[in-house]
Amino acid sequence: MLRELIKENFIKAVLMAGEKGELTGINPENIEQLMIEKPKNTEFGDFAVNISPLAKYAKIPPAKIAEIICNYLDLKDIELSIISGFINFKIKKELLNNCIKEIIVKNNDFGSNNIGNSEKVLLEYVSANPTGPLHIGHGRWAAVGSSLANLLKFSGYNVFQEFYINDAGNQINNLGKSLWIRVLQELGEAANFPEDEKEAKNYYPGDYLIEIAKEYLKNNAEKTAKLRGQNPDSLLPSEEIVTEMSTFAKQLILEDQKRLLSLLGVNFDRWFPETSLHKTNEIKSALEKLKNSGKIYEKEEATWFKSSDFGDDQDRVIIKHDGNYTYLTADIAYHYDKLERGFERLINIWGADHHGYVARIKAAIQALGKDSGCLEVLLGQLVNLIISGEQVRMGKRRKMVTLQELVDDVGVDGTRYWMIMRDINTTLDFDIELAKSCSDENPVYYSQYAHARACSILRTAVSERPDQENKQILPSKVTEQELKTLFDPNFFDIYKLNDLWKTGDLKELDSTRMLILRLESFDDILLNAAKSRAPYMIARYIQDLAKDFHYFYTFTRVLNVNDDVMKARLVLIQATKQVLSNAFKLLGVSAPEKM
RNA sequence: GCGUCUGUAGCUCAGUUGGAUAGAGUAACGGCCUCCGAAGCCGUAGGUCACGCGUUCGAAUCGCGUCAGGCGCACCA
Repeated sequence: MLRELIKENFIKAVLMAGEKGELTGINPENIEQLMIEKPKNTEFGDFAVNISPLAKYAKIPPAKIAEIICNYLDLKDIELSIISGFINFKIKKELLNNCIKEIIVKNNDFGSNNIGNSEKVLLEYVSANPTGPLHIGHGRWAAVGSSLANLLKFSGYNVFQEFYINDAGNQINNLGKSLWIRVLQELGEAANFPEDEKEAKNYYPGDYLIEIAKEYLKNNAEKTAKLRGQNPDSLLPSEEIVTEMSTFAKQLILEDQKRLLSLLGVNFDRWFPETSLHKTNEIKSALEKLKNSGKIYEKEEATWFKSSDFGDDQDRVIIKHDGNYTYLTADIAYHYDKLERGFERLINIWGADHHGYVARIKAAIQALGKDSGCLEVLLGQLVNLIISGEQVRMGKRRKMVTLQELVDDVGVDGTRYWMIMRDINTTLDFDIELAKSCSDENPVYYSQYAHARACSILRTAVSERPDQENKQILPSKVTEQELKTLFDPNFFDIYKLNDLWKTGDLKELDSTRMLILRLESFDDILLNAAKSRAPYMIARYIQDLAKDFHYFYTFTRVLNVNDDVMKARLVLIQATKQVLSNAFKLLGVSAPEKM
């Protein structure tokens, strides 16, 4: 909030100086580029603006410009100083107190903003195939996606979360064929997956289908026998069998995915099956629209979309020579459907392996007469699994670690935090032993510990305590009621916070200032994170805040000081707890009271 | 070959969109608990920001090129 405050005032001051003719040649765009930064050396101040870039517009020395601007700045409770081309801002204690007050008053809403302005956003993520259990890569998109949804909601967007179920196409047939083999195996027959490598690619040999086969046979023994009788070749099952098998398998797999995501705190507003697009003729009508655009042509017994007219590097087939649609065709219809439903912005989180797809979907949106700028695709790099210090290659059809196994090992909090804490533009090295370790090498615990510690102090403040020397029970430092009143916005007395500064101890003053300035910057961090669609910034902030709090804790006693100082510091503890809790909530990670 | 992401301390990563002496965590070394949680804190050490050229008052950040790695480049999904 302080950064915004300073920025607004700064711009106003420059414009006023311009009007008075004291500063010429500077227009608003020049100032917009100026950043309110944090000085590396805190001696200078808490915030700073570099004036040098303005010199080339104003054609007078930076020091002179700074002086002029300072004369027009109207900032209460902020000290100004000019040092080598910088205007430095030092926040006075009255304003710091006010920051604490704002946190207490805004409570669960502290940090929120309204850059979204109620824009209707459809956020699509995970969208895994229902052909097998979710793996670790899906976990990254699940965690990042749901946390981004929280962040965007907190920033005033109207967010709708959707999971697109790829439940059509060859892969589903392959799933059916694979389950059939597992069913036959369960019946004691010599059925097996093909040896030939090329053929084997059309099957899912994972163990999970064994369980599903058992489940199927529980209720369908007779039906199986009948189907078996008509189809002697286990590798060439009838269409009826494939449909029966795939329908059963995909339903169970989907249920399992839903259960796991829900366990992870990932909740979709809608699960959108690809098959529904086929059933409702939506693909056909989207194709009609495309045809009207004149960007469709026939070649080599197939139908093509001239996507190269819209920036794609080549044209794409949308109806194959056998009359079936490609995956792209359904996806075009899906995105058209999203827009038809009135969403103004579409955000997709895709794995980097799909990046070739972005241009085609954007091309299609344009051909359908919409603005392709409404589609933002966040391409995330993949997850490398590190086991015993070695990279393990992940692959759909080879042995891999499932998301379920990871969650069993690392827990929900650990999984989410680790998946979120890195920029999605970088490949994530997930060291499974490190994340499992629950040790101090694990950043999750470091930050949660700060929250637990804050809670502990508040708990201790209202607890009776034994006195070692006199073997007596001493009363609590404050009563529950007093504490409640202390934090109640309606009774909040900002002047009591002046006691925060009644100390001659430099470490106490320093750690208190640092902590408040960090708390205060939360909304600024969130603004940036939301604009950049980057939840990892929140994880980073939490670690910084935890660091400042631990530092504060080490140098500043809260409970063993006089009552007024103690109460002022308890308010600061409460504010810290509040901000940590708000931040954790956005990540979907718990903020434990005890650990 | 083309597209794209990445390259910063031994390791894992930040770097506020071009600014003051490049920062955290972890690992290494040395310190700090009669007192609110030591799952913590302080200090020391650790760097050719992959490399080269350019843009300007100023570059880890922007442009071009080179090198290395990841991921794509289907009438698969």
